Amino acid sequence: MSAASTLPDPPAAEAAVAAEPAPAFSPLYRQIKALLVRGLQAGDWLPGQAIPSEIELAARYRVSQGTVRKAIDEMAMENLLVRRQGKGTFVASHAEQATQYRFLRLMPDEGEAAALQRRLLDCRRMRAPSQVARLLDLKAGEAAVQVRRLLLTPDPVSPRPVVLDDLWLPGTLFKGLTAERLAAWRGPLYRLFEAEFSVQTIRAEEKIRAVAAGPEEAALLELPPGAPLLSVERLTFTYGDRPVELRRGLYHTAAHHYRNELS
Amino acid sequence: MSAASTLPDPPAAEAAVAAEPAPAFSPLYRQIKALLVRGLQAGDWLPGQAIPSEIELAARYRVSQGTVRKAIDEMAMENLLVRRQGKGTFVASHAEQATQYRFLRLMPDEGEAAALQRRLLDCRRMRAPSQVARLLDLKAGEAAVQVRRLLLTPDPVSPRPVVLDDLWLPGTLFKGLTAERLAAWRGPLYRLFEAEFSVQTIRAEEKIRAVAAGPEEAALLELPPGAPLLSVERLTFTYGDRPVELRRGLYHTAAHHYRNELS
DNA sequence: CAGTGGTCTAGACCACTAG
DNA sequence: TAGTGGTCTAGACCACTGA
Repeated sequence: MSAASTLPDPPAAEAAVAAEPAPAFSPLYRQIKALLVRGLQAGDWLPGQAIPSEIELAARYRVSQGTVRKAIDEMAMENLLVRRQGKGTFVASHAEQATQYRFLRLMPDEGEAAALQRRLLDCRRMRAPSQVARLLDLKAGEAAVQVRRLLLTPDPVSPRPVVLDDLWLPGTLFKGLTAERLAAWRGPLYRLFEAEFSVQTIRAEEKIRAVAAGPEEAALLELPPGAPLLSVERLTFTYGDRPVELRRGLYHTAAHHYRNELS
Repeated sequence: MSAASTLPDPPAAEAAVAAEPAPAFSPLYRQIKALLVRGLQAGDWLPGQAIPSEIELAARYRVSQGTVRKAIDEMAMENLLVRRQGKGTFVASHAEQATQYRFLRLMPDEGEAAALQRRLLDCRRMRAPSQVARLLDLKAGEAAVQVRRLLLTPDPVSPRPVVLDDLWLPGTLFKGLTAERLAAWRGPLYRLFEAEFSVQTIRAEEKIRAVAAGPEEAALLELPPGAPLLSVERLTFTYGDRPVELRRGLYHTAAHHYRNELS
């Protein structure tokens, strides 16, 4: 099969996926990749489940195993799939016990990263403010869920607040989300998203700045007003670069820091 | 050739590179990669120069082109090499005009990222303080170079300071670095490192927090004391994970933010 | 045009997992 | 032992660059 030929099985697959100005030439393995991504979006295989073996995919798409392998390699690198030698290739999941934090990069200055306590402060449905609607790709006035919560150091005697999170979620995606359900949930929020609402988080963009604590924020974080806080505004995306969460965290960084790796 | 066999050409190559607890089985392409990394460290090919073609490397190491390819693929992914179809594979360089900023993630809230003005405040040689020495892997009391400088918005009428940088550099690596030489340099510091001192920066680790501006810092940044600032402590590494720079930046984030991508 | 990296194939064998 | 992903090979052809 020539490299420039398109796949016979599902027609017009390439055109449907292409969006950039000039792909012009799409290698076979990228077409395979696009098909697999569509399968993930469509829910053909759920998080934690195995996708078909390389050999089977090769037969299904009428390409060599090496071509399928290259498609899967790229997806594994993007954390969409996880390869396990001898077992198979699995849809990446963050609903497992191992994954404690998905995107939180906060580390204690001393010692190991310990799990933080969660305290729900608020959860209400409302119409999305215009700025929130714009970032979450909602229509003006569409429903949204607002959540406010605290993360605290696990000290059993006097837990100290470290993070104040404000979240905005699209109402249509998170239909049955109520304060009761949230309060009952034990575990990371992103695990709730995946397990209860089938919302898989793929990547996120953050804008970080230093701000002075306002009176309300200071009270909640048990700090004097004006104390310097790390403001982390995060936009989280699912398959196809669709935004599914807007979160603004205020981090108290006296005994913690935000860790980042650059290359 | 079996996958478990070692390379014939430079003997004991694998053992010399291995450092982790139990590699136990090193695929051929990783051995090739290790050899190439050693070549980079040794300066066999300088930044911007081309390394030998895949075919030549395959012949030299007596492996197939595909095996060399996989080694180079990994190194390209780690930004050690850059592939250019039709031309060759080149040692990654940050001394080119295109690369404006190496690790600075600061973006203006509105508009495009414009080049910032640089203003040198201080540059002196001294014995490294113990904490600096520890982070830079220096012996106690070893020579170090301290640099302090400002970055300012390019506004020609009234440039406003945005970043206050404090750097510590190992004295042995930066032998001829003086205030005069620094003041005369036009361009990013990391480009100076590479062009004048053959120090290639590969990756960096950052610890980020929010702090209140001290009196001296506030004056330099033209802010009221106590203003919230982003403190970015950066350790920069060269080949072989050797630290070559400790930098503490204070960012004024009223009209700028630190941009980060998570996945 | 020759030389480079990029894609694709077919087949062999190795390493790992689980029944 | 069968089935999975992981490595390696040899060879063909494509896409891009520059002389």
